[in-house]
Amino acid sequence: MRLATWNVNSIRSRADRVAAWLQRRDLDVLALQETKCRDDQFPEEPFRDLGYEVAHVGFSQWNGVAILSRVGLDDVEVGFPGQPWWGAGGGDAADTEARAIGATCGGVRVWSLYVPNGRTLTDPHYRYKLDWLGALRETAAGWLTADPAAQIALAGDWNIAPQDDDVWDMGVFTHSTHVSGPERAAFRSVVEAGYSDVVRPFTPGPGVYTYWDYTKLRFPRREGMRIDFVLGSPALARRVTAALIDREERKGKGASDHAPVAVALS
DNA sequence: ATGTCGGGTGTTACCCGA
Repeated sequence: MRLATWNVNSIRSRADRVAAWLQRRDLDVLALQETKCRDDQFPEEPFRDLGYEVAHVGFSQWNGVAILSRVGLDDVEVGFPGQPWWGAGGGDAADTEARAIGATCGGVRVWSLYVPNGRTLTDPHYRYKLDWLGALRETAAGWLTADPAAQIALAGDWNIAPQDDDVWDMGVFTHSTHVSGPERAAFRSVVEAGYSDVVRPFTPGPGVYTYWDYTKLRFPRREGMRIDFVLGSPALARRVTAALIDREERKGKGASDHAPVAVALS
């Protein structure tokens, strides 16, 4: 089974590109982030034509997560238990953020996660990011307590660079989100709960990234960040036989600012 | 000049988020 995650930065502007990549890489399951549309706007046809089922949640033009699968798509869950909701309490759907969707695909519990950006270290969104990650850690730890043999993939855009080598120049990131101590501690706590980065062993750094800002010629200058991860439960991690970051998909006109990250399971 | 993209709208000029 082949599983991947990709922050596509609008599925409407990139559906054909994503469908072509699914075919080229022979993927069974794809977790998408930043679909940037409501459910009724999601272009399902190109994926259904290829044999994929689609589960999506999107409340507005922001955020939005989905799972595409051709090996079953069962027990779809919007949001994980305990997930904080930005804008909750008095807000309407337009200011609620769609950031997590789960489904069981071919025996694997797959979560497509779009961790809050945080914006700046002093923005309320930063506190929300840390709370969101703390709640994820608690819930995900509980899944393993309930079933230590569970096959779980926490896949998505984590908006955290866990190591200094995961950015091209730490000097650029002083007083920035994505590399701060609390964010890195939050990421580490999920790892310590039993979920390991199953991609890094196959894609060692330095200089290996999954995201390059559209501005400042970051991609041609090879100035990126490794912020997209597949964290696997112990039972899932044991099945991983290969992984790759498809840098080719960041090239050319019409590319997302993120590259897809793919994992092969035995 | 963020050497840029997406989305949106009180739309053909700006706004927001990343």
